[in-house]
Amino acid sequence: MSHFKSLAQKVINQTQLKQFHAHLIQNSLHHQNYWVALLIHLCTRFHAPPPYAACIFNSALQPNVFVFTNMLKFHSQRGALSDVLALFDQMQKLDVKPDAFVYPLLIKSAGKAGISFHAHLLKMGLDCDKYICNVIMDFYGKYGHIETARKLFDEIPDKSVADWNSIISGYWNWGNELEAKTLFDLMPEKNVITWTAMVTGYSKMKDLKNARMFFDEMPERSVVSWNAMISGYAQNGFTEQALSLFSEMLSAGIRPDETTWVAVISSCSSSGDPNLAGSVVNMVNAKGIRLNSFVKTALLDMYGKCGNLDMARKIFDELGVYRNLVTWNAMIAAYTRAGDLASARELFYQMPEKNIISWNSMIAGCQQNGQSAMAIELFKEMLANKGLRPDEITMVSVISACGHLGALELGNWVVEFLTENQMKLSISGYNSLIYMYSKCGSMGQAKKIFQEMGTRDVISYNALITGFAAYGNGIEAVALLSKMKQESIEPDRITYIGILTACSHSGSLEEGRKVFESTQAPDVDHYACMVDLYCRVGKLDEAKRLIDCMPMHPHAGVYGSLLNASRVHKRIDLGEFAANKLFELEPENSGNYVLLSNIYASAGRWEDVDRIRGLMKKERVKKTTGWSWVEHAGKIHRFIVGDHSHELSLEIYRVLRDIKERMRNAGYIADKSCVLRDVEEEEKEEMVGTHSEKLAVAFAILVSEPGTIIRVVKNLRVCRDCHTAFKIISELEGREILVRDNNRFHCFKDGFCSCKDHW
DNA sequence: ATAGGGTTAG
Repeated sequence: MSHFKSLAQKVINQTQLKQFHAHLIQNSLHHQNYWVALLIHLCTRFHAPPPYAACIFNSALQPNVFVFTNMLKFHSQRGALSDVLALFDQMQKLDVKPDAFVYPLLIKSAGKAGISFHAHLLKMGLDCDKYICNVIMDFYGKYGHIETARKLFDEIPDKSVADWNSIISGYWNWGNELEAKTLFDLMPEKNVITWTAMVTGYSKMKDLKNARMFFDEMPERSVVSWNAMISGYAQNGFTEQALSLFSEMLSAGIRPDETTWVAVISSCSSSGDPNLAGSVVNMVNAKGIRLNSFVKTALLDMYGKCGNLDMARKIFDELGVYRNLVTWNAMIAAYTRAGDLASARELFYQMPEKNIISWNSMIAGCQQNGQSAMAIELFKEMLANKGLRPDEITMVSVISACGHLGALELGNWVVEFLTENQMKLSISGYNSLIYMYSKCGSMGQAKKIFQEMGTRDVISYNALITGFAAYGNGIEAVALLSKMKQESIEPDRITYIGILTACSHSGSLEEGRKVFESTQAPDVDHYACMVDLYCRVGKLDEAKRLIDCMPMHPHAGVYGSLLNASRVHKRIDLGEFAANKLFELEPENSGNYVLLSNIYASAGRWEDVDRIRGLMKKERVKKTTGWSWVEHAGKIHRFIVGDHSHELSLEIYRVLRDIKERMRNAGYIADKSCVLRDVEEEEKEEMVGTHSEKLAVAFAILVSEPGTIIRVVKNLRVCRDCHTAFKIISELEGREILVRDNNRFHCFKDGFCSCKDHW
C-alpha cells in the first residue's frame, strides 16, 4: 500500500500517470475506489483527456462519494457543465448521497452557466453549512446579484476570512471600488488572498498605481500575488513594468508557475518584438516548463503577433482536443493579421462555438484587409444569429467599413442602431463616426459629432482634418490645427499630411509652405504633399527643385504628382523625367504609360506615342482595374469599365443613351461621347467600354429619388473625361453628384465642380 | 472542502 502511495507521489506528468495506472492494473488494484479516486485526482492535476478519465471512472465497480467527488472536480475544472450535471444525476440514481464537498463544485460549475442551486439547497436544508453558504454567496457575487450576496453576507453570524474575501471580490467584480475598499478597511483579519484580491481589483479598474501600492504593502506574497500584479501590468499594456516585476520575482527566489508564464508571454506578444519573443521561448524551453493549454495559447498568439504563422499553426494543431474558444480566436486573429482571410474564414466556420470576440476578429479582419463589404455581410449574419449582441468594438469596425464604402445609408442605420440599443461610445467609437461621415462627404455631420464629443484626441482631429482635406477645404483644416494646439493636443505626422493635403487641394501655396516649414522631421509623405502642392499651383520647376533636394528617396506618389502636372501644363521634359522614374518604381502601373503617351499625343509626337504603346506591350503591363460603387437600399452595387453584368444593365445603358441625346439637343458637342461609349465606338477606338463611374452614376439616376445627392466611390483617380461628363449631367439632371476617388471629393453641381483641378 | 492570478477582437 505505502509502496503504491509513494509511487503516486512521484507522478509529475501524463506519461508517468499512465505508467502508474498500468502498474495498478498489473496488481489488480484498479477496481478499488481508493485508487480510482486517486487516479482521477491525478487526471485532474495533469489535464488528462476526458475519455481516459472516464475509462478510469468506469473501472470502479461500486463508485463511492470520493470517486464521484473527484470525477466532478475533473469535469468542473474543464468547465464541462453538462458532464458535471450528468454525473450528479448518476450519483442520485446510484443512491450515493452527495455530501457538503459535492455541492460547492456543483454550484461553481452551474454558476458559470447561470444556473442557481440555491433553491435546491434551501430545500435540502444545506444552506446552513458554512462552506456551502460561502459558495452560494460567491456565486451571487460572480454571476448573480451582488445585493443578494450582500444580504447573505450580512446574515452570517461569525464571518470567516473566506466570507469577507468572497464579498470583496464580488464588489470588485461589479466594479464597485468604494464598497470593496470600505469592507477591506472594516475587515478584522486579512490574509494573503484578501490583499491579492485588492491588487487584482485595482488592476481591473486600470488603476495600476493603487494596485502596486497594495502589492507593495502586503505583509506576505504568494506566487498568485506576483501573478496578479504582473498580469495587471500585462493586461494594461505596461510591458516593461510586467517584465521588470517578473525579473524581481525571480531574484526574490519565487518559482514562476504556468500563470506567470502566460502573463510574461502575453506581455511580449503585445510588444510584437520577435527578438523579445525568441528570448522568452528560449527561457521557457530551458526551464523545461510543463506547458498547459493557457501557456500554449499565449505562445500561439505571440507567434501570430510576431508574424510566425507556421509556428502558430503548429501549436494550434498540436493542441488538438485541448483547444478552446480562445485558441480558435487567437489563430483566426493571427490569420487576419497576416492578411490571409481565406484561412481565417475557414477556421471561423469550423469552430465549434463562437463568442463576440470571434465575430469581432473576423469583422475587423475583413475591414482591415480592404474587404469592407464582407465585413458588413458578416455583421448582418451576426445580427441574424440570436443571442449575441454586438459591442462597441463590433460597431467601430462596421462604421469604418461604411466609411470605406461611402455607404452613408447604412452608416445612418448603424447610428440608429446605436441609439436604439442605448450603446455608449468611447472616444474611438466617436472617432470612427467622424471618419465615416468624412469619408461619405458629410462634413456637416462629421463636424457635429466632433463638437458633441466631450474629450477629443489626436485621432479625432486627424479624421476631421483628413475629411476637410479630401474636400479641398484648406481654411477649415488649418483652423483645426490651431484649435488642437489650443486644446494642447499634439499634432502627429498624419495631422501634417492632412493639413498639407488640404492646402494642396485648395491651392493655398503660402499657407502650405508655412505648415511644411513648421513640420518636425518631415518624412517622405510630407515631401510628397508639398511637391503635389507646387504641382497643383503650376510651379513645376519648384516642385522639381524640392524633389532634387529631398533627404530621402522619393516614392511613386511624388513622381506621380509631377507626371500628372506635366501633362496639364504640357511639360514634356518633366513628364519624361517623372515617367522614367515611375517605370522603375512601379513598372506594372499602366496609368503612368498612358499619361506619358497623352503628353506626347497633345504635342503631336505620334512616333513617341507608338513607342510607349510598344513599351507597354513589351513590359506586359496589366490594365489596372478600377471599381466604382454606389449604395442603394442597403446594398453596394459595384461596376467595372464596360460592365454589362448588372441586373439593370440594359436600363443603365438606356439612361446613358438618353442623357447623350439630351446633351446633343442642348448643344454640347459629344466628342468621343463623354457619357457613353457604345460597343461600335469601343471597337473603333480600341476602347474597353464605358467608365465604371459613369455606369454607377447612371444606376443611381435610375433607382434614386430625383433631387437627392448621388454618391459614388471610385477606387482610382477620376479622369478628365468623366469630370466633363459629370459637370454636364449635374446640370441636365438638376442633381448634385458627389464622387469620391482615391483621396478627394469631386462635388458636381449646376455644371460646375468644387475641386480646383486643372485638366 | 469555501475566498486571490491566466490566453483572444479595436
